[in-house]
Amino acid sequence: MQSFTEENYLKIIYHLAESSSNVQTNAIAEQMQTKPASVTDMIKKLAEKGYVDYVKYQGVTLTEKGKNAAIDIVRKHRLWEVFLVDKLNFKWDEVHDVAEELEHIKSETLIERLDEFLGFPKSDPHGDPIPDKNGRFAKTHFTKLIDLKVGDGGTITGVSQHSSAFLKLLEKLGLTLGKQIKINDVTDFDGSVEILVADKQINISREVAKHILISSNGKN
Amino acid sequence: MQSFTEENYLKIIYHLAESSSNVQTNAIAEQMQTKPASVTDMIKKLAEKGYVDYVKYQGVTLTEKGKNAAIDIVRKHRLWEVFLVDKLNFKWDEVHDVAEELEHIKSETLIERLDEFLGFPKSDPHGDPIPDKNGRFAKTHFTKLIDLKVGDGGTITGVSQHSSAFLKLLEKLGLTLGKQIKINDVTDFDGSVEILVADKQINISREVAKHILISSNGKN
DNA sequence: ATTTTTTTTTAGATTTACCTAAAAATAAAA
DNA sequence: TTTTATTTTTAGGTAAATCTAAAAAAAAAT
Ligand SMILES: [Mn+2]
Ligand SMILES: [Mn+2]
Ligand SMILES: [Mn+2]
Ligand SMILES: [Mn+2]
Repeated sequence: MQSFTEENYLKIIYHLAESSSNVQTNAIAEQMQTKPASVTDMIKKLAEKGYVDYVKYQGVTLTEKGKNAAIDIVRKHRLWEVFLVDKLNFKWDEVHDVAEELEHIKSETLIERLDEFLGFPKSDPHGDPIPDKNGRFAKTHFTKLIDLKVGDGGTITGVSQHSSAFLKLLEKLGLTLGKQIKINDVTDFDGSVEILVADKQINISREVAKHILISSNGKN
Repeated sequence: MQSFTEENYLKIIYHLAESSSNVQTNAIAEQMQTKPASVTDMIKKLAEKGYVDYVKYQGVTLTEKGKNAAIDIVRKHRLWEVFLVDKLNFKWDEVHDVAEELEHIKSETLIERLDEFLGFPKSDPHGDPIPDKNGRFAKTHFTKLIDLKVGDGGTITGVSQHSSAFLKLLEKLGLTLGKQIKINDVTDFDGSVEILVADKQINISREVAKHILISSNGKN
């Protein structure tokens, strides 16, 4: 059984590994809001316990054991987020910090019952997939809104930024999960995107467009 | 804000204070499953922070601040227990350990929403009262079953022992909350009690009878 | 191929919550 | 009122997770 802190490290390493197979000390430090020296200490411990493979100065990769442990925490995190939104009427921008604590509650039974209570949801309030009890989940490959061409359309199915500020903005713009959108134009000058959503035309910055994930239903 | 450990100490001191105004170091150590020396350390810290009044060798009493903090944790513990039983179909003997962890999740909003979601319950699965958001709750004064006389009757409204073994036994005997009982006889030899419950006559030991709380509806 | 910059690791401390063993205070028994 | 037993505290130490400052390695720039 892992400590709170170990679990947080594992989860962060898992997420970082999605973009770079070898996860760097500094990257972990930044995510954990701690110092690289502390990360080195913890990395050694995780390697000791068989959660990561570690070569000095070369960063870490999760072992099978480490990956399973990480996925288990991700599963808990996302299930709790669904609970907070579906049952306790939290907004999608309010759930992260609380789920960050709830994910560490240690009870197999609890999480299986919760899963059942929620109706075995497949994705969390941000569109991220929820691993099943065996750690399996569909690898979703969405397109970033920014990568669509003029005329393309699709459904908003995820976000790649979970900050409250960003999520609140999307809420205000009506860019929530499930909404249909269509690219009307891309502004030459600043690369901002004109999109059509719910029959209204709005303009969003490149920065925003980068973090909206679309399940594309092809060109039009 | 208090640490996990501080919260557990406060809660235990609060419960111990129900039977003896001055709570002893050894008593705390026993409940916390730790050593008296460790308790002395923690007591000093809690006194430092203003949660307890402490006189060397004389044990501790909770300050107003300490009492409020303790009641807040009790509230969370009991609300989570209700959630586990009412929503996730846990048995009353399965909830304690999980609630012991859940009670430390820090979010005012979470607990208010949970309270609402559960319909503002007044008591937990063991009959213990749930403080409202201001820390107020009805002081319940039940009679121990063991103190009833032959012919007396009443409703089971609580237990003063939360061990899984005890609760499972009650479940098996059909002695669950809300059940009507009546004292038919007290055995001279061993003090065991003959009671009538759901039209069946059963015999329970003194030890069991001591921990069942009855809201007496008077003599027969 | 050097120099400079960035990344990572070590060395040495600190804090929190523990522990054991021994001393001190209090309470109970003789 | 001594003596004995119990309770509580001190003294000194450990393990986990952190920190700062400085050294070492690797990567990038010149
Ligand atoms: Mn976390
Ligand atoms: Mn999420
Ligand atoms: Mn607890
Ligand atoms: Mn309870």
